[in-house]
Amino acid sequence: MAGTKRLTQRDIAKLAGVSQATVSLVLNGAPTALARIPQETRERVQHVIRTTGYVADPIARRMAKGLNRILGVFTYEPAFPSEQADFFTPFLLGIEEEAQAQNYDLLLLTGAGVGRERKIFADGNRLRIADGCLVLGREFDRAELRRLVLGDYPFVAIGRREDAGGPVPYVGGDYANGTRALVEKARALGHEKLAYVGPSGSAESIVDRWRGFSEVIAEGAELVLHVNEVGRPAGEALDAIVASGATAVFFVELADAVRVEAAARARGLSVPEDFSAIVLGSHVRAERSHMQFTAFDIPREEMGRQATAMLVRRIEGAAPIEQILLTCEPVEGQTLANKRT
Amino acid sequence: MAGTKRLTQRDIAKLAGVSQATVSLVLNGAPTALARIPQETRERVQHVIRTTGYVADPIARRMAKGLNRILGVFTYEPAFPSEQADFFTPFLLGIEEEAQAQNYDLLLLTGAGVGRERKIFADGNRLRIADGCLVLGREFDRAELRRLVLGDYPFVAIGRREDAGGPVPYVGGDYANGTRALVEKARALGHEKLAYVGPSGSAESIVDRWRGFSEVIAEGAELVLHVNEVGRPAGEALDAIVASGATAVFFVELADAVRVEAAARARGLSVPEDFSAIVLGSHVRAERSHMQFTAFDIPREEMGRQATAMLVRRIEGAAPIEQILLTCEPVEGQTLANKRT
DNA sequence: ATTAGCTGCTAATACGCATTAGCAGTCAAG
DNA sequence: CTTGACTGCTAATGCGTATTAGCAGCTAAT
Repeated sequence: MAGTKRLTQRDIAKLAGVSQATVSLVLNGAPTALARIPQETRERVQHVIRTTGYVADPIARRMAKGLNRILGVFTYEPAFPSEQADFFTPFLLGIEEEAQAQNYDLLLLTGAGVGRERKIFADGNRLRIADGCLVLGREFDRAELRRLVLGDYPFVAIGRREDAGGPVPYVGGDYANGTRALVEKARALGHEKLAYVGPSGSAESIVDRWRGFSEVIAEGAELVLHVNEVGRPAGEALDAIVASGATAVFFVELADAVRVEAAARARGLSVPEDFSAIVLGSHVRAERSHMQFTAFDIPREEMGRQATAMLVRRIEGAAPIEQILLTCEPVEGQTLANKRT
Repeated sequence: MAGTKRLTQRDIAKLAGVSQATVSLVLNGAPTALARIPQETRERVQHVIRTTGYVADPIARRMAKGLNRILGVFTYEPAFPSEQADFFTPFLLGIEEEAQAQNYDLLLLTGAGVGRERKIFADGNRLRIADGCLVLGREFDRAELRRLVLGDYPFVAIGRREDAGGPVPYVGGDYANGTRALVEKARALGHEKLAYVGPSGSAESIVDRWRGFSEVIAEGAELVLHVNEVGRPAGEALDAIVASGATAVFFVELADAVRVEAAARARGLSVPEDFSAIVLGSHVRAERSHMQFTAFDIPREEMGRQATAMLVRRIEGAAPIEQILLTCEPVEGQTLANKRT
């Protein structure tokens, strides 16, 4: 309620019979400065601080010093929508863990207002409260990214990003090689006629998967079908797959794989007996679908951790720009088998 | 990289040929003050602001004004550990939603350092960077809560809290009535010999469930068994239940219910044929267990939303202390049936 | 002609802290 | 006895903004 007004260093100083400056020095003076304050005085000040429960106002601190041990987290989509929770949660887990380890707090930037599209440089630009920020989301705004790159505000993207007026510091998953490894594995099992089901677009995650895939095609495998998206009744896509003679089908989206597999089963076909199905990525609640798809793992937690560590490096040491791609290990699953002979 | 140093109002002022104060007034002066600045000057200033892309430093703003549109979120346990993610996520969802609607950002307080127990008033006390805070967690520290109540820092607890040196503002779930409703429903189905499986303790959530339960007992139902916890092999608990002659068993923890049900099945008994099982609460991934337990719903998202709204009220209007209990609706489930005759 | 009131601004200050320059006192060396 | 070094502190300043008091110039009313 009413209570005492917020304590300041001046109050402490008065109580301890010293000056405000001394209080500040006791709290966080450089060793050289501290050396000049005798034990006895320090203890007196500390004692007052302890008994009053004083804590420095972080805002004023930041004002004076420029840093405040806060990391901003900007998500281009709300971080906790029911549907997306599973997408962001693992990243946040890793981020929180590392932030805590480094003794930083997290500022979740909620974006401006309701309904409106989220923008980093919205009018308030709250970003600067934090010492630096992590940016994540499926869809990046290129113009904003460019502005970030050109500015001097420390940030790290989660997920690989193409240059935008300069190299973008990021920690991403190595989708290209993750994909490549799975496709090669399929070839090793005898699959030569391959189908690819997934959107085309300029998003890096899409491009990378396709690059990994097409590299193997260039080495001799045969792309017999490329479907952009699976329609509502998955029947058409399935028809196309069957007609193409593909023996292994690669899906960018788990949902597509699920639908096609269901359609196949409904038609008396089975995976992987009749064709193999591989998902290019991992999904948190994949276990909910009754089938364990062969896929590659996206190390989301680790991405969060490393991105956070990188950001701290950039804030504290003005480290050079780094770009890290983490290996996406294959996930065995049950949907990739030998080609039927 | 290098780039321009951060712009300040002084820079804008210089460019527009006015004083810093004028810039500030143009940006957010009271209508009465604004009225005294002619259109022409305002436009000149606005123009410079727009072309330079200036944005006010939120930190300095807060320094001067005392508010920063940030809500702190303190969790007594890490918010995103794999095991707990499901506990906190729904709350955070609601919180984020309402925060965004009210145009506040969220500061997730990670607690100090690794391993150490989390404390609100840890030495850094970063809390005050936010205008107010939400406190959540299973286990509250009474001393800290007391200190919060006695202080003048706005906060709202999620989950009902007993007075601690004064009433605690909170938004909680009405576990007492949620429990009561389920117990009465069981009685209506003929169950008179009831068992209660759950910890005893002073935590409000535990107390409330027990209160709701014991109210019905006081009205004539019979408590034939009270188990504090289910041991590793759930057999003993099951033995006790069978021996007690209970026809309906109430569990505080879903995990206990799952184990007992499994043990029962292993022994040829089945739920709800041989005895009914009711869970006093809801669990996010309850759907993962193959059995849908009869339970009550904890409206976690709504709790998050309302707590956030309440906090904003307290920050902006110094509203009086409110205590809200949200109704916990029963969840039908498959584990409560007529008493076997 | 004096006053009152308005317009269009600016100077000055506060916010709470960190930091630097430097003051007054003591003590040892030269 | 002077100088220099060291001790134990403090005064003063800056960080970028919001806000208040008030100044100078003008007009209209008395």
